[in-house]
Amino acid sequence: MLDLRFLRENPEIVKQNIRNKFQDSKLPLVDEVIALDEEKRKSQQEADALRANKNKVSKTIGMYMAKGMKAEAEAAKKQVAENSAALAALEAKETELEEKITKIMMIIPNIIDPSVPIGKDDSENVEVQRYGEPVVPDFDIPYHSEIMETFNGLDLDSARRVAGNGFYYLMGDIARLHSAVISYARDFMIDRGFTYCIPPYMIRSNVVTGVMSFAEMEAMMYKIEGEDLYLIGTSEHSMIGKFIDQIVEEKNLPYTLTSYSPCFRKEKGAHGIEERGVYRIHQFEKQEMVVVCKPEDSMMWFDKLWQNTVDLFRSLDIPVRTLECCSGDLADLKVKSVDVEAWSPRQKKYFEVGSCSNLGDAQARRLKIRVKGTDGKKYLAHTLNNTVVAPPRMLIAFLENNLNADGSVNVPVALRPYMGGKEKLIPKQ
RNA sequence: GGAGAAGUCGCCUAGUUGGUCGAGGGCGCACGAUUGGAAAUCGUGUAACCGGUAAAACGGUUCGAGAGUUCGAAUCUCUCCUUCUCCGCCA
Repeated sequence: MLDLRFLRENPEIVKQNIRNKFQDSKLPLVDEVIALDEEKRKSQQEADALRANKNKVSKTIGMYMAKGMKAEAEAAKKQVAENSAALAALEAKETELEEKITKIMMIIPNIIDPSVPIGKDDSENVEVQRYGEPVVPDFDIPYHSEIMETFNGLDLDSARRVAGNGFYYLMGDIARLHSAVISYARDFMIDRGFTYCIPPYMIRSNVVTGVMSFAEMEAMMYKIEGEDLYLIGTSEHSMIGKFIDQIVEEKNLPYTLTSYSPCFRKEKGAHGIEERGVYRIHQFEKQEMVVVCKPEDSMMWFDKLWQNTVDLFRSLDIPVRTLECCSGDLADLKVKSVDVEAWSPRQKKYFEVGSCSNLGDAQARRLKIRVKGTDGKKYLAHTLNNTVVAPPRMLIAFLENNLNADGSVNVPVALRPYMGGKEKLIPKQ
């Protein structure tokens, strides 16, 4: 969400930004919102004047009553009553205009960083970095669910009976691997100075509407029946929600948090053939990082954040690349974003395992996350978030890249302490 | 889940027969005076948001949130949220 004042003063910048994102149909919204804003300010001024008058006259009524001047008091009451209809009309107009304005402001995209490559869609995303050899071994790599099954590690049939499609039982070594990855990722981030958090897994509706758009909410969030509660789709929801309406002290910045939570998603919409198994599911677990910082520091943190994910995958012997979202593929709220992709030797391509975003002050403006500077001045914080790991999807990359010809799976050194010291997992069948 | 009490400006607190209360006092904080420096003392200032202005002045909104009664609500009514105490129930 942009600052309305900024838009008012820089309509051309906002329009060019819309063009850069290939959303030309939104161009008329800029002038529309400027006109609405002018109208709103005008009616606010009128209404304020009426309210000021009402307040003044009401006070004189008190004085008259105290002195027992009944007739004068009644006359003043009549005077207020005369204005009340006009005031009510203006107030209705004010709220209506305000609603229209916010609705549009929610749709107008955030100004992208100058460094973001211009492009129409994800086909024009730009690779910024690549680590590790994308090896294709000389034996066939089975589909990830089949690899898991050789360890008796996955039971989708029972999951379907118990909860339906999109759920899973992880068993034995695979389940242990899942927990090991999460624990390792947690400690990895703690070692890098992040504060470990376990947030609420359910949040109220006002937090939901604060952290996401209505469309996102419909497509993602599970509602608890009979309660004003939703299951979180990512710990970002409760972690950012933590700061809603807060004024934080500048000396406490930056907040560098790493949170664990299960994530619940409806995943409404079409699923492709590559999304069988545990790639796209209704429930998964995620170690996340969230940063709330000063505006001037957000780009520095952005680079650090995605680098953390790259380093973690590297430490598990998984080749990765970083792909920058071009202007057209960048979500409206984001200033800049990269996807971290892991190598799939089976598909012979990279696939998304994490996404790192700098929201600038857009999220903070929506949620009123402010910083009180050491000079007493207040300003909006910048917010960022990034995936550390999200198994079981992450396990796909892990299993494919550490698989041996004999079906065994190497346990990278870093993970061994979390796997009872095992160097290798041996298939059960 | 049941019963009771309460939620005021960073913190503590005054304010309930509705009327100069957006709000008094204390602490804290900031600045200034005093001091060789500090403590203590004294003085001044100290909520957020919107509009307005070159900047001010000024106007509006907000006393947990929302709605209502009223010319007027921190004060009355309703709903919700939160906290505390007691009981119940659990991990």
